Amino acid sequence: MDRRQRKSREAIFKAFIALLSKKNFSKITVAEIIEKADVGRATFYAHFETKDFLLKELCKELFCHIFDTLEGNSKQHKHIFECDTLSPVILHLLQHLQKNDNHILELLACENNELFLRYFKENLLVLVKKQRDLFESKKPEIVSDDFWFNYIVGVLVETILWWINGNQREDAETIFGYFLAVV
Amino acid sequence: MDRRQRKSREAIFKAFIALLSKKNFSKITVAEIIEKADVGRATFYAHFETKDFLLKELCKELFCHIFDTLEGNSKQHKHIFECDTLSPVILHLLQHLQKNDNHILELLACENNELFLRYFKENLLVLVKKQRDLFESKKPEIVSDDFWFNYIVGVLVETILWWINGNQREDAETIFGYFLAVV
DNA sequence: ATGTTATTGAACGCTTTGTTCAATAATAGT
DNA sequence: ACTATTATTGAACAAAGCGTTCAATAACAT
Repeated sequence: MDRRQRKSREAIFKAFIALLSKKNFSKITVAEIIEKADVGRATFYAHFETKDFLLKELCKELFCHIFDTLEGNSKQHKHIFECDTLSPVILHLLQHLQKNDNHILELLACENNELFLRYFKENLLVLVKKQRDLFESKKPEIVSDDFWFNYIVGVLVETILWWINGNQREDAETIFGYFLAVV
Repeated sequence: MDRRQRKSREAIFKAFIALLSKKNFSKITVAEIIEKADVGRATFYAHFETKDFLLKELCKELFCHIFDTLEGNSKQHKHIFECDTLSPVILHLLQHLQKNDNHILELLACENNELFLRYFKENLLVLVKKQRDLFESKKPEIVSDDFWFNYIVGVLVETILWWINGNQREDAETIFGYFLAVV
């Protein structure tokens, strides 16, 4: 990809993230974004059809990265791939978040978090379903599989949100302990 | 309140709800609302400062009603007030939802649900904290009170969302059973 | 060095917003 | 029934934001 394209694209993303953590998505104007990113108006529209598409691209970028590494498609995290239990994967996810890769934390904590939670949950559900055997033992008999997986994901996300909104006084291991304690 | 005011206000709310269940909040224009409500533009702005305020007022209206009745401030639901356990209150909440009072279900299921979930959770948290004793017995020792209450509310909301999005094939009692099974 | 591709900024038409105002209609109090 | 009050209306308005266009310029690849 052309260096100019990369630069523009990154500048726009960066400006967008900065704005998202400060104000509501619907209040952010294209004018603000391009001013902060220091690119021309036409450039913005050359990269992204609309503001909504920018958001979708950002989501893809953020979550593809984090879930790819979690599933071991990255060289840095090969060891996770070798794990045969879900728990270490989740713990690693929490540790990732603690390091605040890609500003994903700010985005999950800010008032726009619904925008990202949807993607986050979708990806988590896939992750959990891949490892379904691990949680099935704890499943109460009366609830359906579908309900059970949604429950797991729901608790995980709620746990993470509680953690973030409390300014992360606890470390990833503690939070992981909380998660296990309730599930 | 002036009958004219009431009529206009209701017409606007009704039109707004209908639109919300069909398209995203951000895509709804004031022009659409007043056309559907069949009121003048100036009337709309006489009632609501902006579209955002309309949304807030709607939330208030919806949740004040449902939580007031749940806490027994309404004559129809005096019996709930007499309950000394949280469980019946939650079961009643679910039954309320099943009857789909105030279109609250459509709104919790539609793509705008984040707008309502926030209020819903806030109110639920108050409800749960009022009855804190009932759940404290099941609380694992290592987790904090604050985390625990958030967990309860989170599970309840996730359960309800799962229920709604599956088109409510199950009845309120079954769902309540699911909730108890996992908590 | 040359052809290709991205950026730029200004200008444009269009939609939406929120306000204003005077005319009209509905309401409440007496 | 009369009157004063209050709500509704529709049209018109400025301001802001959107998304597009275009020709000039700069950066890139080979």
